[in-house]
Amino acid sequence: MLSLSCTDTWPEGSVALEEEVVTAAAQAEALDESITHSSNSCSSSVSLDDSLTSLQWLQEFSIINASGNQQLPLPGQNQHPLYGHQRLVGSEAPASPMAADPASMGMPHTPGKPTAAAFCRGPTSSSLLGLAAYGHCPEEVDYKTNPHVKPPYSYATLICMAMQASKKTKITLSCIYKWITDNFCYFRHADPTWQNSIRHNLSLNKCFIKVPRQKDEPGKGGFWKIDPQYADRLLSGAYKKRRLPPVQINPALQARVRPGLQLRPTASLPVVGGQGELSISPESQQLLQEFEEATGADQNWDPCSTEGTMSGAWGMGKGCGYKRKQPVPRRTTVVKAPRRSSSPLLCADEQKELGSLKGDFDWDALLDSALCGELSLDGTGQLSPIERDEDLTVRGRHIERPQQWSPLETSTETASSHVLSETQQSSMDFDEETFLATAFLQSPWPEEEDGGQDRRADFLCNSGVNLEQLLDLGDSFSGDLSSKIESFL
DNA sequence: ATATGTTTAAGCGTAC
DNA sequence: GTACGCTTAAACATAT
Repeated sequence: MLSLSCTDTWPEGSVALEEEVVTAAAQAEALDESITHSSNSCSSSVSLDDSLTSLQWLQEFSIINASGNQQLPLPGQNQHPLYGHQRLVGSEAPASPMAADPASMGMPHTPGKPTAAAFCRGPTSSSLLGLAAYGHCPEEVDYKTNPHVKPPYSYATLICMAMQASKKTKITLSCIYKWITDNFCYFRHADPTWQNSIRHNLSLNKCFIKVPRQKDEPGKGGFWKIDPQYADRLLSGAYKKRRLPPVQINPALQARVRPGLQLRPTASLPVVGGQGELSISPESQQLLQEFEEATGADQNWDPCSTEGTMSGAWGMGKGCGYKRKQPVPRRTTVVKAPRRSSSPLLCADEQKELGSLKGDFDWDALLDSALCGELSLDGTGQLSPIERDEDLTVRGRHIERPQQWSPLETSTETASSHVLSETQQSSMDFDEETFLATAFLQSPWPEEEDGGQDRRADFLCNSGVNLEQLLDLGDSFSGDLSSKIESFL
């Protein structure tokens, strides 16, 4: 078993925040009565939570809900579609991965090497069409507890997920390991060679930058972060999606998979703990289809696509390519020159420095407004609630989105420091997906240590909502919200 | 010894 | 067919 320790520090969720989430959840439910929600969102048990089936998670990607910070996943809460839509409330801590690990409860611990693993389309909504396309994906794959199915994410994606979940600008290798093993049961039992692949990815993938440890910093190895240079490049459209091969079930494991798995007439999504199956109403499916069509997702959309979109946000992924295979000369060492950037992945010092630019902006007021659905401008420039339909419009349909943002962008990036280039503008299609695909990339970090300090900033840093987004939101409504907000700065 | 990091090599699938 | 993206394996070096 891995012996991992995080030498980095992590923010910490708090009970208070969790309570806020409950409130926000109730508000979210009130948003859409047409979509059935679990009326028991406060239940500590894993509910089937129709909120997911009803694509509430999709709604949560919307600007308005994103602005309603508490609705977004917080440390200690599993709302990542990867794990279903579990909503933890009160003081209940997220279930221990190991506690929920079937493989830890009598199942064999030898699922084999990653290579032999089964692939399945990810449980994101967009995977639904993938399900339909391939038609042989298990009805529910809970990667957090299912030790047999290899997550359909590339290692680079996993690394990025870990980085995203860490809420830090840099992350240690051991923390990447830990996050992966904590969140993907498969890797807890797989041959540890996957760690080699992780390291290989970090070293070879141009998107990852090594941040050497300070001389006086104890611990092994350095830190890793994402190279914003490639984020920019990707945002300019230099990325491509790639299909995953059809679902492959490891023959060695196939027998252990519940027999009789069938795709239900209504697509299903995994639920944390695998305690239930989620069905999507025809209405929601229609909505989903519209969404996926609008975002370019099609039957080939899969987590790899998500990956591609994440590339845009985080500067990783397939579009980035590896630091490798230059035809000549054979040995080409990529020098990772340290660079100053306005990256979302700023180092602590950089963030601190930029943080001073934040001024006395009233985050609480703004966020409260956002939570109440007020961050919208009507034709007169007055704040007004955003209609639900607007939340789900993409490319002119249903989702209003910021012009340019990355889920990793920090609140410490000032709007003034963010100039939207034309190429970036032209990458809106991509960015939309980036936004949608990464907004749910949240996961608890058991070793978070930040004590919940600067929770607002954390939220703005990590939930996919930041000042820029808010400003851009204002822009997207042709109002003058930007100036209104900037006036606070 | 172990963890971390780099590099090379090969194979496979996909996109062009 | 070729280039690319990704994975896996392995060797090796360095740091703790």
